[in-house]
Amino acid sequence: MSHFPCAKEIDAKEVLKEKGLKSTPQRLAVLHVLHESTKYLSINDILDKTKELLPNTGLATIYRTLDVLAEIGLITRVHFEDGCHTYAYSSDSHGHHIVCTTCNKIMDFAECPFDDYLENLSIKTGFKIKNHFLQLFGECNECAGSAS
Amino acid sequence: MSHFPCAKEIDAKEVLKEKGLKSTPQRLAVLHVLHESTKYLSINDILDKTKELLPNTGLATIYRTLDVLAEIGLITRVHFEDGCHTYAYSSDSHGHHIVCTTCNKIMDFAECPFDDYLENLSIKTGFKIKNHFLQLFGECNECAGSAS
DNA sequence: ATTATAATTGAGAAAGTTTCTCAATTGGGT
DNA sequence: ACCCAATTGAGAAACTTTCTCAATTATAAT
Ligand SMILES: [Zn+2]
Ligand SMILES: [Zn+2]
Ligand SMILES: [Zn+2]
Ligand SMILES: [Zn+2]
Repeated sequence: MSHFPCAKEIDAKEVLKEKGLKSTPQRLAVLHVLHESTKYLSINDILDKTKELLPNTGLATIYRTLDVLAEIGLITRVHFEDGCHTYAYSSDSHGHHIVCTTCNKIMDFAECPFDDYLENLSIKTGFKIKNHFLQLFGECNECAGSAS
Repeated sequence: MSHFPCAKEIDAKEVLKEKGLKSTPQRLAVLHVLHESTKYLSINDILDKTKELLPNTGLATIYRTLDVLAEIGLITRVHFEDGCHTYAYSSDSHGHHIVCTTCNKIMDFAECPFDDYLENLSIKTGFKIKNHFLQLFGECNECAGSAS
């Protein structure tokens, strides 16, 4: 468990302040938990890890906090093909995720392949594309290496 | 309500047979409902529309059927940024979806922009990328036109 | 066409997940 | 230090998904 709060959480205080939201220990702790983790965390995982920092944290607060943090762009919702709905830290506001289906590791990557592509698709489909959601699934180098 | 069963549902019978699964009226009806709809349908929407064809259909059957149809690639799970977990018809086994955030229309498109891109990212991240999940959100031409 | 068999279904119970309510607490401005 | 609106914890309520099991049914073999 690294230093708490770290630089990222200090940034978060600024963002929360800008939005007129309070920097509560719960919000910083949840953010810290997600920031520290490179793996998929279920809601209960997040609750448990948050409780290690703040033992009285309630489940409703986790839900509310995840909503708030996603709203202001500090985290991004992660969907899984099956059994979705959790969050992972997002180092960039335009962050996509790549997920290891063996060990559940998550890596986020900021570069986005769509800048040209979307223009064309927009013309073809008639949709004015405003947002996109991309996730890659695969096997990380550790898992690929250790596999028989 | 178009002709039922249509060509797609007849194809589906073949696919089900190949996999050793029965072509039940429920499975064909759910597929028909999704095939016919261009919009996001909630589980209950799917149940309601299926009941118009087969009044006794149970909710558990909807869940089971959606799993089966997704498993064999006839439909694709659709995630929404908020409140996810439903399905839409997929005309191609490698189908991505584009969703109108105003009217909930869904259009699927088979072309995929990743063929070159993934090779590079694979090298950079060390992930062996096996699958990807992409959805675009925007506004369809009708909605964009009627907006004030 | 009849029969046999395993797969599938409907109904409701059970389990699991998310949201709501409200009194108590607390962060942050003054 | 004080105030007040925002936030929280706890549990209830609402909602969603899965499970169970007896009854039904699609398919293949006769
Ligand atoms: Zn992108
Ligand atoms: Zn989802
Ligand atoms: Zn794709
Ligand atoms: Zn592709």
